[in-house]
Amino acid sequence: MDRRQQKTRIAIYEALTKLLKKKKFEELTVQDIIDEANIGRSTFYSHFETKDQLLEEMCREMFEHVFSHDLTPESGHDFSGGHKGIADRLTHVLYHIKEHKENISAILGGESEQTFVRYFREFLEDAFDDVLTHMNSGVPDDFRRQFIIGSFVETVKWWIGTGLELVPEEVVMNYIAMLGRI
Amino acid sequence: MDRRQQKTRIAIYEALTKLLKKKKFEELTVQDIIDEANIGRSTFYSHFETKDQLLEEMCREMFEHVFSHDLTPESGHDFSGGHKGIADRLTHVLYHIKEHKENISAILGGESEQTFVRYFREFLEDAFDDVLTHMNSGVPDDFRRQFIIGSFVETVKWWIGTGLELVPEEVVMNYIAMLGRI
DNA sequence: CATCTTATCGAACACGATGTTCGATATTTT
DNA sequence: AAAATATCGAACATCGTGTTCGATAAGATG
Repeated sequence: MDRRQQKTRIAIYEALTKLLKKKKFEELTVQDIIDEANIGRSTFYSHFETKDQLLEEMCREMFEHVFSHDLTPESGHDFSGGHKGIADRLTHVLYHIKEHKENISAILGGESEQTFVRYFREFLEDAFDDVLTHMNSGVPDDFRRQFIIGSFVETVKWWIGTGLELVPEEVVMNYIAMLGRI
Repeated sequence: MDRRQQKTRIAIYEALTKLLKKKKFEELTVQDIIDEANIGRSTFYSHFETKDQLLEEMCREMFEHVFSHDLTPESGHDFSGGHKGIADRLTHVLYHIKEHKENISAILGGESEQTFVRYFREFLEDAFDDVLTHMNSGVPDDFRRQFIIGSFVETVKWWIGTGLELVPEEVVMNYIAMLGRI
């Protein structure tokens, strides 16, 4: 990839990240972004078709960076009771979030949240597919999936809302405490 | 209120409800709405400042209609264990939703969901304030609130997603089954 | 280094949606 | 019947979007 392309792409991402700290995504104009990024109008449009596609791609790339590594169920873990293994992996996810606090909490907060949350759910469904299936608890399968994931997303939103005060372990403990059992 | 005002207001609401079945809210234009409602452009703007305000008010009015009655904790109920009273009241809420299935599922589904969900949460926080406070379960108060309400909203979204197949009692049973205990 | 390639620039443009204005008309209230 | 007010609708200004294109600059290639 041409260096110039990399440069502008980074400039756009950084501009958006910076602007998201002041304004909601929907309130931003393309003009705002290209001014902040200090690039030409047509350049922006040669990289992204629309403003929404920009957010979309930024979220996607962030998820790739943040969660690309080692989130498949690690071998040799305790899945017998289901408890310990899941807790560990959830904790792991939260640590990744904490590391990328800046980018993520910039996106969250507006309604751009939607896009982020969509990717987050997708990721969780994949990453925890194994523990979500094969697990009879007397409720419909799809409901259990949606409930467990939805309430975890809710937990993370709460955590971020508090400014990530608690350590991930505590957060997961709270989550599991509310869920009762997984 | 002048009859003419009532008429146009209803026409607008009905137009929006009808259009929401085909398109997402964000994809609708004011022109679409006033065409469907068969009113003049300036008339629309004499009723609502923006399209968003229309959605806002429609949600508000719907909530007033749907949940205005008898959702305060009824006297003489069993709140000792906490279980039965809450389950009954949640069931009650779901019945109200089912009655207004048409309007609500029209709003849900797009991103207009946001607005609806906001009102729904607000309502739940008020209606269940008593059971949400004074309830020590070893997790932070605000977390417990957000978790219980958030996961109930999630449950309702799932329910609506299935086309309201289950009866409210079953839905609440599932919800409580997942929560373990309240 | 010379040349080819490609990205950026930026002004200009067409387009679509928004929200306002105002005089004419129709309906309701009193 | 008269006064008040809501609707109509065309016209308008404004703003954001996304496109186009020739000129310029920067990078890739040999």
